[in-house]
Amino acid sequence: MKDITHLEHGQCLGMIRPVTDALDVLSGKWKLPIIISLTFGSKRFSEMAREIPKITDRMLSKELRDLEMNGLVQRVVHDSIPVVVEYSMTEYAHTLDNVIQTLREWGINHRKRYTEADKV
Amino acid sequence: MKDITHLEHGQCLGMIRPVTDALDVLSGKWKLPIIISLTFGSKRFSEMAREIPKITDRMLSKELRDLEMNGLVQRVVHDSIPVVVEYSMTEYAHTLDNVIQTLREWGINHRKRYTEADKV
DNA sequence: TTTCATACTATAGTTTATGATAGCACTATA
DNA sequence: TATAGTGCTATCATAAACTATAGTATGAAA
Repeated sequence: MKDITHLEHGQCLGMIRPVTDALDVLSGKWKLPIIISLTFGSKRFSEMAREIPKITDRMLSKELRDLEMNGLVQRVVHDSIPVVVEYSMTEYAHTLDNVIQTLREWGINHRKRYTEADKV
Repeated sequence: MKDITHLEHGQCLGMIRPVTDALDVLSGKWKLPIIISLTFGSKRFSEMAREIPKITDRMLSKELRDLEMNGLVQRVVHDSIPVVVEYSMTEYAHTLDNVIQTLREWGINHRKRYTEADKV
């Protein structure tokens, strides 16, 4: 016996899961800012700490580890003195380019919408 | 005196802000699941509560209010007995279609990547 | 009169995310 | 010997997000 409600429900779950999978990797206050800052080239820890407003060492360290585990960030230690650690986006991270681009466009639009609404 | 570091920094901030603007609207455990469930048609409160796994009444209520304030969800009260409240996506919410689509594609890919990695 | 369905809301508590502050190990330079 | 720069980590505190449980109001039906 076919029950459209259940079919639709399954379909709905099938859409939700990948989206939440994606958000799990990207969520939180800092992950996308970190990735975006690396789209402009590889950086050292202290450079990023300076460049990303208000981030603490603790969060930067933690999130970089997360991103590394998800294959989005590469960490290279140069045994210079003092030791320099270079972070960069992986090739895989560039599969996020579309995601970031659409989010960015939507964000710009949304802000415009509400700024214009204020004027009315 | 031109300082490339500062230019790049500004550029970087200019990318970050719209993305975080977007994520502010969409973040949290429930907002996208709610929107996605409404892409399959308008729903009543209790229908959504049943359809979205594990959501509590409190969160559903709260998030629907948030989404309504952001112009993404429309709420219509039918004065039948008992009272029925119908929720639906606004036209504006459909500007999220691309965002959801790219997130979804990325999520599917990411899961595939890690499932395949397990096999190796 | 009790129960059921509608759509919520209130209160309290737990869990997770983030912040503030400090300190470590290394070595060069003053 | 003291200080400074590198890249962190540890501890504790706070804030934000979420959960659990119960209760509200309406009116119909049993």
